[in-house]
Amino acid sequence: MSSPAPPDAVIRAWARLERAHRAAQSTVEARLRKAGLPPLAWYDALLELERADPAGLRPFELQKEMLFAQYNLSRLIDRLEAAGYVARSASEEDGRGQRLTITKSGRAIRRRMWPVYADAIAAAVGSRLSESEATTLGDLLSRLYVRA
Amino acid sequence: MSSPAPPDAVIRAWARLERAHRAAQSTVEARLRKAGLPPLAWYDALLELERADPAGLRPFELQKEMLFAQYNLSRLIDRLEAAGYVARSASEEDGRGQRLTITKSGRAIRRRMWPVYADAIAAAVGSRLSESEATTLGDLLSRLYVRA
DNA sequence: TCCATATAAATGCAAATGCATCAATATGGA
DNA sequence: TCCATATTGATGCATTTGCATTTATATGGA
Repeated sequence: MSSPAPPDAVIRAWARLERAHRAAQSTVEARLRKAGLPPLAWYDALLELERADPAGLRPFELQKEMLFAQYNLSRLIDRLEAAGYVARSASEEDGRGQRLTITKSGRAIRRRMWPVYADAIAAAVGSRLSESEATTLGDLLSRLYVRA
Repeated sequence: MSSPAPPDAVIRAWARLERAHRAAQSTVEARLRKAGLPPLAWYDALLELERADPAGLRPFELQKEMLFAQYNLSRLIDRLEAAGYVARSASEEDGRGQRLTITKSGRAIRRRMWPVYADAIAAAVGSRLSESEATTLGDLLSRLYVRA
């Protein structure tokens, strides 16, 4: 059940995706940490919840949005809740489910993270690509995760 | 010391880099695991060592190649050595250092991983982009980690 | 209605990661 | 030569991740 070997260009793209991600990710995480702020994943989750307001999101929706593993998301929410940034409440449509909403202080911390995060993105990506290159890159990357 | 806000295209590229990487990575890791093979990082390290033969590599060289954190690499090597895939020996040029070489069974496992890995790359990337798109993607990604 | 199966979310336990720090050797002046 | 500083690599400890499984509820037939 083996497909033909992927072309070199494909293998190279994959390998570079790994490296580029590692480099950019570590830049961003390091800057957030140095500023005494929570990690990246917190920002992403909070942003999604803020966008989804006011009804909030079900965990499985957030999970699909973030492409996070279910058990990881479950624990990420634990931490966000413990920090007071997210509120869990029982879902009314589904007895198994919950509904997540961002709290006031969740909004506040997200806002506080943004300048540091934005700077880090600028350093990791903005300073290295033109705007049109960034657009091209984003378009190609999105093809790697939209349903095949 | 805050730069101007990064353009939307840059932010989008960053966000998509995260998601694309998560999607592709989890595809690849899942397939390797399902096949009862070691994780991705083992492959990458073994490949670098195989390419570097016969002198092998110093850990810090491998580290730079893989963009791995020093302590992570140190432990990755522990595991590779424990599995018998890599040999550590004292460096002759530098009393602090080591030299890493791939063993016969390291080569064997890498070879055994390749078909599964290649298939996974094909699924995660190859099936979604043309060859020339993959080239463009790879070129742009490499800009994100070569020394700024 | 009942049951088999699917889906939502949590969790126990093992493994990997991150952070800070350490020990050992190298190096480059004064 | 000596010492301050840098570099190589390992490690203790806390946190996070991954895997497998579990609990609870939903759903769609027979």
